Amino acid sequence: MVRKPSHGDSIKEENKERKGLWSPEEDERLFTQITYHGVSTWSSVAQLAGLRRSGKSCRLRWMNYLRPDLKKEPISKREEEIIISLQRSLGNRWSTIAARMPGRTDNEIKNYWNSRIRKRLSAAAKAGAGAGAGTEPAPPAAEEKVKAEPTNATTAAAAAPADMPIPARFPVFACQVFDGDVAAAAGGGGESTPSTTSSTQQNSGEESEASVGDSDMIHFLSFDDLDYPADFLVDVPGAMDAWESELYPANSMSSLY
DNA sequence: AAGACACGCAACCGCAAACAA
DNA sequence: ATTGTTTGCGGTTGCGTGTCT
Repeated sequence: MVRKPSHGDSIKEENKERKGLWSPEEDERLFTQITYHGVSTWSSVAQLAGLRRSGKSCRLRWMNYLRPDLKKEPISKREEEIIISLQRSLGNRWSTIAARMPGRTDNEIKNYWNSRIRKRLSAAAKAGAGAGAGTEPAPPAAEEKVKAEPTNATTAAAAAPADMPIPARFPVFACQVFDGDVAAAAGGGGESTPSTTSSTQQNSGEESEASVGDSDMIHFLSFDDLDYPADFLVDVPGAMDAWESELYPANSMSSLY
């Protein structure tokens, strides 16, 4: 259900800032500008591209629509499970959730949640009222307004030279923790089923290992390789810090391009 | 056929954090 | 320390399209 663009529906004056839907010409200009010259500041992007748009609007358009790494297909069942799971543990921190879902935007996830999942879950909760077993997502544990730490994508983008095209969003990985304190901290409790967590990593498709602490070993797998229900997703901050520092040594962006 | 309604998506708004001058 | 600017985020709104009556 994509509405047809009614271009320039709110142009007030010829030299006033433009609002409303983006025309294909505007998209083309913005895409070309960013692809070939990168982003220094978004307001300069708007200027250099000859767009009568705010920098904010340009950023939004790029992030939500023009970025080449965005998935065009509808959100899958599997992705929906991941969204539900992450929302349960993170609350409405859509950008954090999106950072863990390659090719998906915070806006897309937020829309999907508001228009489908939330409705469905509350309907299910009503239908199953009394049956307990909270189908309705528990009030997010992270309900308190904790500002999300910068994601890999944002830190990487911030570190990138201005004339460099914005890197693709990093694919999501899940990891399986074997033994040690990390598994305990993750609530996995050292059972035979590895606990899983998620983070981001660039070189998708590869299975790899990263050491956490002295004795904990983590297997990193793409979500496609993961057979456990999304309910098992948990965060293991220490583990991911170790992984990220290994992947992205300071001042080195070479692995991202 | 036409109007009412529901739905989904794109984009805007306001706020706060980060940063620079 | 202060002020101004930019960026990023979550909430909300507007509107096109599909479905129902």
